[in-house]
Amino acid sequence: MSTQSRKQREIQEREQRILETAWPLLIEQGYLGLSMDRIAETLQYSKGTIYNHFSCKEEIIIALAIQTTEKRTRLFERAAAFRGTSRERIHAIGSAATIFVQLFPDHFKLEHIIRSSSIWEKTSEKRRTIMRSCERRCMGIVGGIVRDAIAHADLTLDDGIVPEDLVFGLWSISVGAFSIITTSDQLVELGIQEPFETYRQNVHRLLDGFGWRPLSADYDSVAVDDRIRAEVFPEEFRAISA
Amino acid sequence: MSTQSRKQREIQEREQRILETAWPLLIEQGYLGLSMDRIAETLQYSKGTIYNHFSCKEEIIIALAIQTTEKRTRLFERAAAFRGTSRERIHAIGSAATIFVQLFPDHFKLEHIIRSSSIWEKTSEKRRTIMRSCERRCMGIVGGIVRDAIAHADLTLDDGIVPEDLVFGLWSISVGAFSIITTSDQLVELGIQEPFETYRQNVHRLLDGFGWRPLSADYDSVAVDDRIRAEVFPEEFRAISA
Amino acid sequence: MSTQSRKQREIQEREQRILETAWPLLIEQGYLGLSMDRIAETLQYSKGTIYNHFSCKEEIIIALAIQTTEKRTRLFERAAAFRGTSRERIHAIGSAATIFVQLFPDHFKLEHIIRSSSIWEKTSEKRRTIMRSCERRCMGIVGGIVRDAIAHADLTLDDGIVPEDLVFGLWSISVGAFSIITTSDQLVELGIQEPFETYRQNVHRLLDGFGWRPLSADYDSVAVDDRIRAEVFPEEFRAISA
Amino acid sequence: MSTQSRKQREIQEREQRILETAWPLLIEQGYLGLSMDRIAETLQYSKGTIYNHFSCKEEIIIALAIQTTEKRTRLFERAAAFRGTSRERIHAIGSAATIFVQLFPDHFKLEHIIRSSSIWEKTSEKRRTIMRSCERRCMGIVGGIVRDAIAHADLTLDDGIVPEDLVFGLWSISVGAFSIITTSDQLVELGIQEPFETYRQNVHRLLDGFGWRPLSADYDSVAVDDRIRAEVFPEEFRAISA
DNA sequence: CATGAATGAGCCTTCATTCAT
DNA sequence: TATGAATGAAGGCTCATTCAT
Repeated sequence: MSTQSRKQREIQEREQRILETAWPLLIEQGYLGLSMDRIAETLQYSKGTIYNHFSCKEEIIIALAIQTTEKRTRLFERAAAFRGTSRERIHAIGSAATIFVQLFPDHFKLEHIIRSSSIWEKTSEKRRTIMRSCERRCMGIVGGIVRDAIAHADLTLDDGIVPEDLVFGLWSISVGAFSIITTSDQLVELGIQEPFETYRQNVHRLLDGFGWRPLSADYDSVAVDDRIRAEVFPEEFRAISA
Repeated sequence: MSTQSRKQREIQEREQRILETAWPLLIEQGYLGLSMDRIAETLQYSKGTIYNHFSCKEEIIIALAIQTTEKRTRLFERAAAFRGTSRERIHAIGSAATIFVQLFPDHFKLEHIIRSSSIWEKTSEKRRTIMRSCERRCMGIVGGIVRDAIAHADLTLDDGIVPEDLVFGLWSISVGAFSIITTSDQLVELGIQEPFETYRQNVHRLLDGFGWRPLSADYDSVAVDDRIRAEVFPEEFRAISA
Repeated sequence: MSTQSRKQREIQEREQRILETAWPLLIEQGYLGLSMDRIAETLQYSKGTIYNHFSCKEEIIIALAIQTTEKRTRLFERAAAFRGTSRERIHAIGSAATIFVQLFPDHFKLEHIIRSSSIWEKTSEKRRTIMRSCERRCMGIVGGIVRDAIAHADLTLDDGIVPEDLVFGLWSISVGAFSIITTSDQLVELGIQEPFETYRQNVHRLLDGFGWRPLSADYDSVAVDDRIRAEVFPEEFRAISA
Repeated sequence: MSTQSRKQREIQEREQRILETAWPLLIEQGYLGLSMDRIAETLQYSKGTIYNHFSCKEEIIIALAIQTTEKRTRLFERAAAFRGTSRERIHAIGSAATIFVQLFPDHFKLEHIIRSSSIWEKTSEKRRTIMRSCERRCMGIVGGIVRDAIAHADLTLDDGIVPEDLVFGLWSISVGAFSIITTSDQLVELGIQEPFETYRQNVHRLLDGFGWRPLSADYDSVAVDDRIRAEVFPEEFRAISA
């Protein structure tokens, strides 16, 4: 049995190596830039070996998307488990979203590739199911906190404003900032010295704007932020800082 | 002479059709997804004809980038010419940026493609020059308004905050929101019914946050916005609304 | 009529310019290296204009071959008209052959191209006829001198030796030497400082070897050579020396 | 292991077939006439298969050049090892050169193609090295015999005459004769019945002319020639005669 | 299972030739 | 007659995928 599991482990490890090799190819050159030849050559495996793990190129792509999506789900789960008020918990979700964007700034590009090429149809039902369940899980988590906040009267929404607008706001600012940061090569020329700090300020104004109590002026948002970092995502913050 | 100009016009039109055909291929499939074969097949022209217009694939890509970049430059120029306070003029620039993102949500993807593949080197000096001059022009316009605002004491910045942070903020929120809008297919499921409205609210909080007077509470920002729409970008708003 | 002839002259001149442009393309890159596009581009004519002169690529090639072949015929005719003994006249033919090789070292390459590609069949009957008649003329000239020599008893041949062996010898040495000179880039490394002089010596030994009287030892071959240069090919020698 | 070697052998054989197919295309049509498509079509292999053997067209060309150059080197080595006087050994080299020209009359055309197109730069360093070492080896062999001859006082050179002139003479006559033989289709009409015999006579006069003792009149050059044929190149002469 | 040779569709680009103006 | 846009057949090369060993 130890032989079995060793073998299993080796297979897992190789699979991981394949995905790690594929990632930059896909991100930098798009769908057609990912080449089985290049993966095989880089890893010094034969092409047949690659095909023993993934039956086609599209399976590799979807596997990559599953990896990041799963990571995001874990982050959201851990954030939602943070002990505190609903404001603090959505704050933690915001942090999770931020961390996710920072850890995987290219995830959105990957999602776009999947949607724009006709990849989805070529993938196995098994992997498609995993992907969908991850997405549903994330929605459920955020939805749960929102319901909690309303139940605790922390959040009263103006007419026409739904809780998800906040989520969208966080998400939107994060994606936008990081998209520009990764894309533009003239931020410094434009006069942006510390894009991350500007980004953080925007986030706080947005949270207040939705009136989710306590407002950032009424509680030590920085302290909470520090607590979240320290208690929920210590490793991730270390990784990001490095 | 009318014969001449008819032929010329036909050529221009076909060039435009080529670019219009190339655009989605490039955006959806990336650099390697843009194929001269597919363009020719789609337009029912021979490949040779395509090459009579563009000497290589890269020239098509740079021509696309020039088109949107020129459009942006025109929008910025018109916005900067808006008669009003510096707040109103930067507001107009914000509107221009917003319009640009809405009209060409994929422009940033295109810029990324140009930068990540080695396209730049294969293009003609002529087109490279056009591209560069457009970029310089945009920077100069925004820089000019910022200098005006500071000179008129409309803008006083906290320590460590530079005027360009505002530009970055506007830009960031715009790009992010539109990136999500174009990418995600589950916004409605997430509960975002009107993403554009949420996006607009964020923009206003950001402008106030930088303290560029008069604050939105102290002037009728909606009215100004309407004036900008009506006076500066009537056609564009019609196009976006459609 | 002067209008007519001016027009005619212009046409002739353009035809000549086309051929001059085609020559290096054909010699350096072979049949497929000769491109109507490049000719048109180089001369700033439209492709249609080129086709008004030559109905296809092959016609240009054959026209080039006709040009050099006609030049050779003229040289042979002038050599054969040299006043002197048969030895001196064949000497003059040798000089003509030498001059031809020096003036048109690439003629043989051109001939080879014509023979190896299926050019001949695509050319017009008119040009084919010109080509053939030139070749027959050359043969006739040399054959005539040989018959003269035998009639005058200047030449007595051993059994199995035919007069044409001499022609072949001259031709062979000339072609070989010039072929190496144009082809090899390591003659100096091989120790060959003055290939032309070595070549000339070989030629003289060959002529004596065939016993065509008077032998070079019995007459001032250098003086005759000088006379031929001065009286028959003054311009050509100037051109070669330059 | 026999499986291994069988596969290896098959690959070798196919490589050889590719080269054999490429040779006439290259010789008859030049650099641009050699087409991977045509090779693949002729051999009924897919284009990919050809590319598994040779990474580009240029590699095929250089491989062809290496093949003949290596053959020449072997011939020269065997000739230089002939037991006899320096005169006899250079005679053997002459025979080797002759044999080479007869076996590979198109080798010079190939060399010309390599030099006139920009092939050299696209080839692998490995093949370039092989090529260069072959050429150096040939030069060294001939240079060695020349030094021997001078050391043994078999060769005394007039002022201004260097030993290499002889080499050039042999080379020149060989190349020229064979060039004409392969190029011309009217040798018989010109009256040349046995071009090879004429060629041989010229060679002998040249050797004598340089005074390399013993002169051909003083030794039985025909017998030595026969000995070289029989002892050094029996197979080659059989092949040529066939 | 691992290997890597074979396949063939597809990509970018060139070019001889035609033809409407 | 001159022009030059349009055509489409190649050509060099890449790459996902298959399959015999």
